[in-house]
This record gives sequence, structure tokens and C-alpha cells, in this order.
Amino acid sequence: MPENDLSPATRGRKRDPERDAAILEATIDLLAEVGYDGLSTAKVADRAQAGKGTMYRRWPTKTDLVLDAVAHMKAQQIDLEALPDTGSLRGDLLALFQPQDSAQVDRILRAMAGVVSMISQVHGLAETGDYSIFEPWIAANSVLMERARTRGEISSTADVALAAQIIPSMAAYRALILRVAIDRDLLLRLVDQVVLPALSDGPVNLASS
Amino acid sequence: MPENDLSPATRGRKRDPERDAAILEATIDLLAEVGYDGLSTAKVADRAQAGKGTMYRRWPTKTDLVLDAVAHMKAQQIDLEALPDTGSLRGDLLALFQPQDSAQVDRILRAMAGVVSMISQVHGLAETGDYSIFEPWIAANSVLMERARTRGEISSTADVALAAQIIPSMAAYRALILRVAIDRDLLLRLVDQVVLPALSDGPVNLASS
DNA sequence: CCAATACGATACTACATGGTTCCGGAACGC
DNA sequence: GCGTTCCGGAACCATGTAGTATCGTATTGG
Repeated sequence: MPENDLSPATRGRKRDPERDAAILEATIDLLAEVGYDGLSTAKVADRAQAGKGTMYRRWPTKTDLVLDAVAHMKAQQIDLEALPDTGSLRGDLLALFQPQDSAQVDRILRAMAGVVSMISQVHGLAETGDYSIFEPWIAANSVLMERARTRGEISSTADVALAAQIIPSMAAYRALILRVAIDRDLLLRLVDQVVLPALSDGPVNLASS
Repeated sequence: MPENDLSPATRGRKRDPERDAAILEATIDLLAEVGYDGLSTAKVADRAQAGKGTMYRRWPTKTDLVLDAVAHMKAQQIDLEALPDTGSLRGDLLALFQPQDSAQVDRILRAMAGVVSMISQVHGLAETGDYSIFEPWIAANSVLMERARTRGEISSTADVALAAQIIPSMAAYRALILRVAIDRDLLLRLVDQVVLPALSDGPVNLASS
């Protein structure tokens, strides 16, 4: 009797993992350029210098391919184990958004815009949230802020869950609607005039007329 | 000589303006449900109980139709001439986002998500910004905040341009990515813990250890 | 060396869809 | 009434594309 009909194919030529990477990268490129629907499997294959058979051997469907490409992109993002630690929350936040290569960030945000169109069409995708690039950024913000709280740097009652969403949501708005990335000037204003005040203890100092 | 080859057709049956509205409404519905690419002209005609001829007599192309539908939706939005005036900025902000029927807001935000996919594919659209539903909300925020400033209610040096973007950008993030609208609890937290502190004079009261 | 599997390339199928055209009928102005 | 323009409906066409199949070649293990 055959051990297993689905034996992992020990014989024959092996799959080239480099092809996986090339196809996923080409997918992200096109996602950023033309969106989910503008992306055709033929174009992906063409750009990756791959045959469509090679693609469909790995991903049974265009949707699977794009989802995996997004996961791939996400994995290259922020490493929650290696967050900046400058001693102050302000320094940490600036450092977190600092090092990103501008062109690379732009590509990622545009790809994210491409994903938005997929959510409308692929049923049951909105519920998982797996596709969001912004979620790890929010998580990173939370970690930095919680650390600042244990240092006593911010209010013990600060709404960290909310504050951690401010910068990422602004980034999302600009990326998806305005099609522009956050620049350093805006980042400074956000940190100093919005995020830090929101976390501080200070009573809202409305003019007491 | 003919007065004008394109004379507005004084003879014959007149166009039914109700058809315009029905078609635009159907377009927005579908835009919210399936996105720009999931939207087919046949589906729009079907839902509006209209013939495709009736549609193409008005809009030469699917893109024109969708853009006009978005403009139509935008026109039904915030009236900058009739902003709330409760006496306090806090009251004004809460009133601004208050009256919206939740289901209606949800529909609008989902439609906006559908528009995002169009931006990737229709050339030269991202530059105009005409499509953004959020921009009038930002403008309304700015007006309310400037009024508060002239009342001396907030700091004279407050960064209104930035603060006015906070709530709308959060709404955009939630609508486009999370697919959820802003509820009253979140609105309260945003106003009291983020927006108002950002506009206040108070020095950032970081714990002086 | 050989069977099995991978690869890029290309041809092919099945189907959806944007846009046009035509129909029979209804509303309008003259 | 009579021609013109509108209406909903449906047929029609050209194009694009997801997914499959095939071909000749390159790698692998036995």
C-alpha cells in the first residue's frame, strides 16, 4: 500500500524558494501600482519572470497569492522584539518612525491602499483583520507607551489604547486618501502637540474666563 | 443656420430627474457593498430599475458615474453654513458628529472605501482630492476650532490645522481598515483626551521625577 | 540512466463586463 | 396627431482575465 498519497514529493527537482520571494515581491509592487483589481496574474508572472504554472503550484488562487504577499510584507515590518529604547517616550516614538526609508514606506502604504479594495470584494476578510499593516505599528506604540508609564513618565490613567492609534491612523488617512506619507515635520507636531499632551496628567487647561 | 448643434433638446419627452437620483443612489449603495471594481454597470442599472441606455445618456463612462455619485454623496454631507454653535468647543464637536444616523454613516464610509480602490486605477485622480469625503469634515473642525480660538477658549498658538485632522483621520482608519464606524464612547475619549488637550495651553505636564 | 518534479513560456477555455445598439412604448412640444 | 426625445429591457460585441493544460528543458534522488 502507498504510504501516503500526498507524500511531500521527495523525488524530482526541488522548488526554488527564490521563486516564492520573487513572485511575492512582484505582487506587492503591482498591488502598490495598480491595486488589487488592476493586478492580473499574467502581469505578476511577467514581472517576476515566472510562469503562471509556477505561481498556481504555490497559490491556488489570486486572492491567496495577494494575502500571502501582504503577510510577507507585514513580516518584514516592525520587529516588536527590537523596539527603540532611548530613555524617553518622545525619543522612542521619533525613533520608531524615523529609520524607515521614505521610498520603501511609500511602497508599503500604496500596497495597503491596494488591499483596501480587496476587502470590499473578498468575503469574510474584513473580520479577520490579518491584512492590516497598521496594526503592528499600533502594537509598537502601545508597548512604548506602557514602558513610559511604568517609568512614571506619563499619567498612570492615560488612555494608551487610544493614544497608540493616533499616529498610525493619521498615517493611514494620508496614505489611503491623500496618497502622501508622513514627513518629519508632521511627525514632530503629532508627537509634541497631540500624542504627548494626550498622555500627560495635566488638566485640560481651557481658558478659565 | 442651426443655433446650436447641441441644443438642449426642447422638443420631446423630458429627462426624469428622479432617474438621476435613483441611479446615483444605487451607485453609492453598490460602491459601499462591493467597491469600485466589484461594481458593474449592469448591477447599477438593475438596482436602479433603469436601462443602461438611460445611464449612458447621462454619464459617458463608469468612472464619470462613480465620481458624480461621490460628489452627490458629498453634497448631502455637512453644511458648512449651518455648523453647531453650542457655546463651547466640546459641545460643538460632539454635536458635529452626533446627529449622523449610524447606518447612514456606515454606508458613507464603506462607499469611501470603495472609492479608495478607484484612486489606484483612475489616472490623475489622486491629485485632485475631489473624491474625499473626509475633507469637509476637516474643514468643519477647523471652523469650530477657530471660533473657539477667537473666544479665547483655546490657546492662541494652537495647531488647529493639525487638530482638525485627528477625528476625521481616525474615522478614515476605522472605516477603511477596520470597517467599523466611530461610536459615541470613542468620540468622547477622542474629544476629551486627545483633541482638547492638544489645543490647550497647558505645558505638557510630563511627570517631573 | 530514469522517473519524477520543477521551471518559463505559451496556448487555450470559460466567463464577466464596459459600452453600443435596437426595440416597443410613453411623455412632451408644436 | 406627429415627430422627437425619453424610458426599461435585452441583445450584442470586443476585450480582458482567472485558471488549466501542454511543451521543451533543467534538477533531483534512486
